[in-house]
Amino acid sequence: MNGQTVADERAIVKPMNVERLYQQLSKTYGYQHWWPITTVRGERRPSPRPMTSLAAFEICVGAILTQNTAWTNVVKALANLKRARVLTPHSISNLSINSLSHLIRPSGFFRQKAHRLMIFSRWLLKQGGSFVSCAKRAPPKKARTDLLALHGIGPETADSMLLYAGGRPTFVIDAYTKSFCAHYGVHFRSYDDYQKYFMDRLPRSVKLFQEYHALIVAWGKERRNR
DNA sequence: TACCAGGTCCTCG
DNA sequence: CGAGGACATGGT
Repeated sequence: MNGQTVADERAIVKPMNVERLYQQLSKTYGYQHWWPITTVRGERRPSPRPMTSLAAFEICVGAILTQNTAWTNVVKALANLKRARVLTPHSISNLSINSLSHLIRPSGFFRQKAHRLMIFSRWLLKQGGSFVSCAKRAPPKKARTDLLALHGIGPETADSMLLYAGGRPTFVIDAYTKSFCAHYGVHFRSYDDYQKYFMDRLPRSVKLFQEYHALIVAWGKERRNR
């Protein structure tokens, strides 16, 4: 027993083939341009290559704001922060919790998230202020552990930051990924088990991991709308 | 009108 | 450990 269980054997036509499914998703949905950066008007732009320190910070903030929240609401909150010119670790650190929570109000859970952003911003300043160099500097495992130690940053948020802002090859598991697996009869108990399943079956490529997760989200969203 | 959205933490058995 | 509840807004 390897921890993987099969919900209903009769429902499975073919076993889940992680690499083949990627090709299939890629062909169906095309390149996704993730993580999306937003303009002050809320327009969607691909994140810069190479990654800038400012864009990386925006991705990290977005990762916290999107916790159990529709992305359209996150865009409004990010636009507020940009309009107020406070989308930097330094500016956020100097805001009051009250004014910060007011700015991010549209993204929901605003009191919790204001604290989480404050904790993350102050931590990042202590690390030198640049998430990119911070993520590259530490050994891979340590970078993740350090993020998980921050209150309000769980495995998905940490992995999203590391993969999309830090350029680290770690696979992001979210609700869509679990339902994607469930669709092919694959089930696990923990986040780490899902992550290991994908990472054991794919080459360690940042671009591949970024795109695969984005494609799974595209798959999940399209499926919802049917 | 209810239900849901790119989670995380806390508490209780 | 694992289940259950709290956290909150905006769209359908």
